[in-house]
Amino acid sequence: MDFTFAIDHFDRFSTPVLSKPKTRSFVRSFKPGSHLFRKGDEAKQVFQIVSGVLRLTCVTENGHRQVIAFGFPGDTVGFPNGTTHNTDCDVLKTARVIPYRYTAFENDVPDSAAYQHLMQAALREISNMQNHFMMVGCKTAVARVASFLSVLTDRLGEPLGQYTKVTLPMSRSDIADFLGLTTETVSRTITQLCKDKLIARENSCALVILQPVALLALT
Amino acid sequence: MDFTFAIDHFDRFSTPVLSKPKTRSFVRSFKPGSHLFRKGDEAKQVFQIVSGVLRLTCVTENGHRQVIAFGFPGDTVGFPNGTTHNTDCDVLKTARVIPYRYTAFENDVPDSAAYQHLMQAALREISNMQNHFMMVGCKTAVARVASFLSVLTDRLGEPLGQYTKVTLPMSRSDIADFLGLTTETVSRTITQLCKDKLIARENSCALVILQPVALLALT
DNA sequence: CGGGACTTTGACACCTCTCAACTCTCGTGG
DNA sequence: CCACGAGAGTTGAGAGGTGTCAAAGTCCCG
Repeated sequence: MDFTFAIDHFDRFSTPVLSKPKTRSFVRSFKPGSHLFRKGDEAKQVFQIVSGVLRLTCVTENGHRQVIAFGFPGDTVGFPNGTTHNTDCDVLKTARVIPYRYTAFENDVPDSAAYQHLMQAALREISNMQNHFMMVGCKTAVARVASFLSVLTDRLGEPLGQYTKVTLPMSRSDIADFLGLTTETVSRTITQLCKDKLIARENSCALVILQPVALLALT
Repeated sequence: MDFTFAIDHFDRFSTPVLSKPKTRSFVRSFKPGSHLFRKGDEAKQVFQIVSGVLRLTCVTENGHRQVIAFGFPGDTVGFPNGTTHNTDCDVLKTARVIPYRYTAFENDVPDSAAYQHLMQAALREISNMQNHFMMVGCKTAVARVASFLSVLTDRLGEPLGQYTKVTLPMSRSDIADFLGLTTETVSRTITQLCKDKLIARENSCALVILQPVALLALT
């Protein structure tokens, strides 16, 4: 009944977020479309994202898909529910990740730094999800999309002149399933934001944030 | 920029979930309406809920309130974002909780069991939140309310003859802010479920689940 | 050039939000 | 003991927003 999943220590110790190991032996690369793990898989490791974008999804028996989270550089994904993963995790944009393996609890002294690292990653994950709730808690589509774009601006924004450019690594369908909307509504909302001059469309996946504060104010 | 919040060890060690300490000195009791912590408070401890119900809320600057989670017996709440809490936590139903205090990192050997306990609580929290996403990801009000009631049946249900009775510890407004709906829609939806004979109303806060499987199927 | 997947746009029905009135419960005070 | 008022919950009517279905447009790649 009470699962006894034990998190003992990392394989590697004291690896600060975004550090670059001298050797690349511990960094694995995944191409778009590939899976890091699937729902039901035994949870053996978590992944710290160095670069790229991941997607965590959950599908119910009746076919409804929910995008639980996107994984951006700096995030750590793969925290299990008990001994198995309860989401699928696949790659949207070629990702380099550092896997940290769980090992069975063996009564040896664990490494504090590794624990802290793992715990902090879990706390960040919780914090991200709370942020996600604030998005889907918004009752209008513009508010949800606006707050989503605001987050993406912070996480993926690249300077472009005086503005910030965001290249969306995910499809409209992904955004819709993340925000609890339909693809049509997401598309219409983005069009509306363009008409209002809050953002501009370079192409379907490249947006320029013209008025970040006004965008955030819609939330 | 990068917060260095350190979680070192619990004050108390090896307290399994739902264990009953010989002395009650470590169990604190909170009355309805009181706060365990508020947004912005320094995060010094997490709380394992022995009995009662808690509510975690987040209010934006524009006045919109989001209920992030409800805390039921067995849950642990209070995981911080960095060094401070990013939600308010108050009591809906008289709660007995076991506080676990964080202490600053001091290079001494941490207790593995305590770490595991804390980490497992965090993983449970993540799992609960993923569950929450499946609810609010539902596009119709009936689906959201139905899945919400299903969860409550599991967590708070009491047998009543051949059926299960659920006494809602939270207001309609809380449910609405949890599911991203309005109080009116929640009320109407519950009325609809009653008409469909899936549930029955004993009074405004006591429901009887007549057809749990049919209820879950609406999700 | 052509096919396929994704995105955008349009029209319409339905659902949910908004505003409002009413009911119910409960505690207070006459 | 009853009247009253406050707060929460329920119900109703109407407007607006979002889902659904359909079609056209765009982009990429063979």
